Amino acid sequence: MSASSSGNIDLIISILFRVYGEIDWWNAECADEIIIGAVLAQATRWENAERSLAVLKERNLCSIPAIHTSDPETIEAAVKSSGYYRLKTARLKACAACIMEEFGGVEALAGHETGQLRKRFLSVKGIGEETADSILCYALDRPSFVIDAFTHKICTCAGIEGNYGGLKRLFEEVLPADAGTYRQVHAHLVEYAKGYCGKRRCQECLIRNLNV
DNA sequence: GACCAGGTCCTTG
DNA sequence: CAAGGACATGGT
Repeated sequence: MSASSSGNIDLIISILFRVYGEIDWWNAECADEIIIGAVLAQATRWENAERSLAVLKERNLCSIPAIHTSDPETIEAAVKSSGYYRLKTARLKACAACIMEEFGGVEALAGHETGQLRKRFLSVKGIGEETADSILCYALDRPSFVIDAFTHKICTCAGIEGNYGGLKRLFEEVLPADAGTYRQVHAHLVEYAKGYCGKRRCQECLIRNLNV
């Protein structure tokens, strides 16, 4: 996972950028919506999470304070479509409780250091590495690279093995520490994986299939 | 009808 | 630590 992996990653990133250019992804109206979406999207198709977000908005529940003060039953009814709705309601409320009670609101998160926030998010039951990094990178504009199922898939195709921390480190070593860059690269990986990548391991399939 | 989706937690070996 | 089950709805 050292020199040659970094080279592969570098190549993949530059190829994807050439193919897709700048793409805008995960547009949300506010940080709250991204935090909520990050939990709802766990192990679920994005379209299903999106439907729940629409319902939450309709009912004025799409904010961290609203999640915090609403009854579980109210949230559950609104997020059914994203699956695991009881579990996710508990996770949303645990997350909202942490933000509201320990920090005093989403805006107050800005005053804390990225590593400290990550550590605190990870200690909330239901927030794992991917959700924590999604919140940091997408909602709070912090340079914390997100590794998701798509990224794992692409890396496997490219012959790069590694656990969450290993892959995260790899991308962060190769890229400038900039949240916007991390989001762009992550978006490219997802875009490509959605369109092509299968289950089998396929060394250098990226390069061949992208007609470089 | 089977199988999988932008995970995480808990329990076992 | 690695592996396997639980959580649940919606699309192919």
